[in-house]
Amino acid sequence: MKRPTIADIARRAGVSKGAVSYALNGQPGVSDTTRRRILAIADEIGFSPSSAARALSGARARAVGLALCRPARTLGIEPFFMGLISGVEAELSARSYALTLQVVADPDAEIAVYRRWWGERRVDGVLLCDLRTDDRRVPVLEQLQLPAVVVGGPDGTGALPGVWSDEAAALAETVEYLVALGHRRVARVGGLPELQHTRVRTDAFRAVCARLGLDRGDTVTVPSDYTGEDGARATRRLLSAARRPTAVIYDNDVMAIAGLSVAQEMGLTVPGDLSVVAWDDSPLCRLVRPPLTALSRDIPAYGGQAARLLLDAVAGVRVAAVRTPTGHLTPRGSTAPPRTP
Amino acid sequence: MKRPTIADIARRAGVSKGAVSYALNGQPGVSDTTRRRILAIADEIGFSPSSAARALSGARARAVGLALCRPARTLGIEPFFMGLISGVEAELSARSYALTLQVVADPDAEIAVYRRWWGERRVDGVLLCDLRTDDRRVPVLEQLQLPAVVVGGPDGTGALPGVWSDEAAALAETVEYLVALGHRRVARVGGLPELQHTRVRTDAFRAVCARLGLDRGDTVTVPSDYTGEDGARATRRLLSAARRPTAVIYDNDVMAIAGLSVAQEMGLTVPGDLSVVAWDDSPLCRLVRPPLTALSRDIPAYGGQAARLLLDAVAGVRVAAVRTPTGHLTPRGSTAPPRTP
DNA sequence: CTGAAAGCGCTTACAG
DNA sequence: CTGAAAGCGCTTACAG
Repeated sequence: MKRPTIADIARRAGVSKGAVSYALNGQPGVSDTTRRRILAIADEIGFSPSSAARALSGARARAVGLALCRPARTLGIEPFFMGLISGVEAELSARSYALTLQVVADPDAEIAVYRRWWGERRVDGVLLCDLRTDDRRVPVLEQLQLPAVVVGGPDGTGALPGVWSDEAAALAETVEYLVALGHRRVARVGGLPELQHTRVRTDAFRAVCARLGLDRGDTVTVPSDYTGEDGARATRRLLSAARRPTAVIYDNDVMAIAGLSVAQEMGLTVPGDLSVVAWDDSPLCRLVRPPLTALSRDIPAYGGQAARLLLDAVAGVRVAAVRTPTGHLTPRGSTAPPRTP
Repeated sequence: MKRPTIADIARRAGVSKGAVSYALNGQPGVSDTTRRRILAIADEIGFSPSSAARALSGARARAVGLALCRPARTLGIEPFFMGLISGVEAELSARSYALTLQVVADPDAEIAVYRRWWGERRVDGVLLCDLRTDDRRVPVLEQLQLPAVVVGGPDGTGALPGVWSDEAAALAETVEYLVALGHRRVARVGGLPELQHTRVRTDAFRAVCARLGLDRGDTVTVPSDYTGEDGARATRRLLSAARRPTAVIYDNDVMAIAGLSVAQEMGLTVPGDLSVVAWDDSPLCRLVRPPLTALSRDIPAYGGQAARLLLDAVAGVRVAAVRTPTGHLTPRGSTAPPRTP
């Protein structure tokens, strides 16, 4: 099939190509009757403007990029990214923007992708995920002047706007809840230490534990790579210690589920012998027994907010960081007062 | 920053733009020394050809499209799609192709997306997932002559090539294994009935049960929408029946995990009172207790194969359907001989 | 309000 | 082996 162009429409409408372009883009310069006639013809022949031609003549590419730099095995099972993507998508398709996705192996490859996208004019802007401490991607994007929004923040984003939530507050709420239940030995299986939000959570954890008078040796954070195996390993280590924790907070849902299994395997009952908290919440947390107490956020809404901010930045609006609602604790069956042995 | 163009390179190299283009694309028409000089300059100034200009001058857009039409809540938690995407990605980025992703609400929206992509020349081809019975998307893609590869088949793909595996054989292996363990009452929680592969599996299930002499009333398939809730509901119904099954095969991992929880909740032990099999396998299956016996396939490899086939089709190669390795059963702790009450 | 024209940055016949 | 030129399908000043 031959693809229709504005020349086809112009011919059928008996006007110039310029007039068609104005009519299609809602610009002034055509009479209302002409505009309606042109739109009707475009609709009839199923016209969509060539994104290449459009992009080439200085307009936008109408696509934004998302490069994901986590090992594939993590990506596949963590519901977080798919939730984020579906939220981003919903916002983008409403404005008929495309999402260009690329999975990369490491930050250097990711930087190369940004440079390439920029040179190719393939995307109008990018969403930056998994912000790191001293993130080398930030200055590159600033220098390229490629519109970008960080999914995270508010610190460490340089001049880029971030969409963030108060993770320290969410963590404090969690620890306070556990302490109110009577826990004094609370451990944490954290995410990748080089990620900014891991650091925020770890610092907040230390601070709130100190504030509540918990013993520093009883409130450790074990790093992990987010995989179930690593979560299991960390849990085994924690539960084998002489003074084992009575509650563990996991930095993702998959590790929390792995930790639950390990505890049960070691003959501990949840929540009797061990309380378990997952961050973030996901349908998986409701599937296991007992269902997991979790920190819930509306992740698609979070992605939607990021997309909206990015589209504003692309449109040339000066955007500032946006704070989204703080995650809240959803208590389920995996947390209870510790059983005193 | 100003983006470099071939004109910049031509000026610095003292040649015409045409020569630069030939050199960059490995075409004959430039001497080896000139080519090397041009490539060195391109590299030095960090040149990437404008994808828009390239696409406009008749070359490829160097992007393929993937429209996903499952409700967002399912997408988020099933590891299948992320596994598929990471496999597709690996193949695409090796040839510096981009992946354009779009989440759609229903098949009509998906068809509209294909028409738009085609009109926009935004993608060179598409990957069609979740093939349906009498799939209306197939004739549309054929008519548009948009290169397309079906992730599925081999039936129902029309003239489009499919990448498929022998699901009937995999299902037969599973049922034979369960029967060999001594099971006679085997139920199945199937996927969406309108999907082609659900139908293939359901037909194969009926056939192998008949062949092995199992009672038809003892070997039912209950449809589902792939969510954990639906899997739980179906399991509850199956296990409440007078003659309850001693083994259940689930059409995805999430439902299998939900089913496991329901069984345990109802006081049944797995695998003593009930054997559980998941399809496909995923890291989640190894996280729960007992770990789930599952039908394993290399899903990233499957996606990679589909991407390769599509790129061939885009390049104008006449491609035929490709059969990938049949999934194999990975026995774990969730299956055992039935305990006779 | 409308038309003719230049230009975006490539690719690719077509001459030399 | 190399250069000059047309053309892809739009957008957008610039004249009428």
